[in-house]
Amino acid sequence: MIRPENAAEVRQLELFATGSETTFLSFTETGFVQRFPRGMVLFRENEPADFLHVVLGGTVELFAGSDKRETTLDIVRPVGVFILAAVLNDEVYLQSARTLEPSDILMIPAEKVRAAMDTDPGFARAIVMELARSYRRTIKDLKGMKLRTGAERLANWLLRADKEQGGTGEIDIRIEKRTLASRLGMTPENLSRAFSTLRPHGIEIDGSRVEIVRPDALIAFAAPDPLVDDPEVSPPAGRPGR
Amino acid sequence: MIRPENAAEVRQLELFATGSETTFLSFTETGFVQRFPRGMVLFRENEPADFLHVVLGGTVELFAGSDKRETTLDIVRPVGVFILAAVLNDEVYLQSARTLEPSDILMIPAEKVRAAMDTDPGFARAIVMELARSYRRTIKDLKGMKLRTGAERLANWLLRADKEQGGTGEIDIRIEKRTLASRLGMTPENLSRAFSTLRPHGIEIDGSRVEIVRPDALIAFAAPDPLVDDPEVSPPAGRPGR
DNA sequence: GCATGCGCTTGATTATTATCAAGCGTATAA
DNA sequence: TTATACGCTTGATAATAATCAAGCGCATGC
Repeated sequence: MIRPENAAEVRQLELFATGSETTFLSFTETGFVQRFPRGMVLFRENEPADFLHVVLGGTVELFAGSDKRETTLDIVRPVGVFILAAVLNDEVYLQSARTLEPSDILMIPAEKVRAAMDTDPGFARAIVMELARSYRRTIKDLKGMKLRTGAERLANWLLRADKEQGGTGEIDIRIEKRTLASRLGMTPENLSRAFSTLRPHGIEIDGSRVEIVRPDALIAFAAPDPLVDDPEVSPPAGRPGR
Repeated sequence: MIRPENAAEVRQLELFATGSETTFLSFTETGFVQRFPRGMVLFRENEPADFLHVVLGGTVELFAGSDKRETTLDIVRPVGVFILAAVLNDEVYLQSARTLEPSDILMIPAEKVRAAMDTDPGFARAIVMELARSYRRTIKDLKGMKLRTGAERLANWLLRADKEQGGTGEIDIRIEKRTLASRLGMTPENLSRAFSTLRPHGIEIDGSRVEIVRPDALIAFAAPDPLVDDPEVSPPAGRPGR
């Protein structure tokens, strides 16, 4: 059901790398890739979790809340899995998902994932690692929300984005600013003001491009903390020695 | 190493119920129960996660941050497991832990947990479920923080506490108010004011006791949302049909 | 008893964030 | 081109939360 070039790519994903060939086959045979236009809602919170989703191309926003109040919980880019937890314990989604640009999404039936977890120890182990990572990422987000102001969250987001984009000091905000605002837990108006706040702390803004002109100043303001800001890394192949 | 009456109790814990006898033996033989006085710090964030912790008696607070800014991330009561995720991928703790009253803590060496996960599929499955639950709980917390005001979080906390304590409308706040404030993401001063705010919405406060005198009024103010406020339940024994 | 400490509350002030309202600039379509 | 829409920004104001300061009440210990 899924194309060979996609299959190879998905197989690289850590979640699928250590499972058996049988497991992977059950996914490629029953899963399917679908291309969605920008702005399409893939599912809504409170719906039963019928599929595990994998972003092969494009960008997906996970959000939650009613019309009145809505917040972005995560932005998922290739190659990334989302809503694994809801799939595993056969629950409803806690988050809604929409595409931020045209996106290719691999959808794997939830029951196949649950079955594979029970029959394939290698896959079960990969699931544990992926879940532990997601959990720790969310704890970090929660710490950031509870311990920092909006401008501080933005400053640390910029430092992180710079690292992800090569550390050149030239950052391209690849999502709409209002989405970034929601991701950081503030209104679009306040994001604008937060950027202004950061100007004296070593950044220059031009539309969707941000330049870190004095990294030391920005770092001093942001006071990054590895236990909040460092990305959750995949565990090393072997056990790290201590 | 651990006393028989404790062993039986721990075996009941869902995390340990479906594992093999061998797995459980490896835990009871190498794990140990220790009694800590009130206010004792069990570990600090950024330390390597050497033990999986189980609260057998007492209360444990998970918190994070520096001296200047600190926040409570969770309160764990018997019988509850904590910091499973850090143990699994052999990482440092993202949270610190301290006892809020004299507490009995079972500590299981991290390497035993990781070894059991690799050899015991039943235990691996239980770990997956426990992790998925923790993750979804944290997502709910994050949604609450981003979407609600302090008074709303308090109102929903009261509704939840009432349910947990039998639904009599008589709630006993079993922790210090300043800890509750931190758990809800506000200062102690603001918690006091949040209680005052709720008085016209159907509650009466007397020290550490809160009475919900007009449940409908409190519910109207709180606007509880199952996708934020309902506790994460253990999945039913079989697969829920749909 | 009396003093002390400490958690809690309340008031005053400040900081932070949201809301409401306008206007600017760019992209898109007629 | 012109009109329109929309994202973004800025200003003014309001809501929410934190900080600083004082005092109250209760427990503990002398």
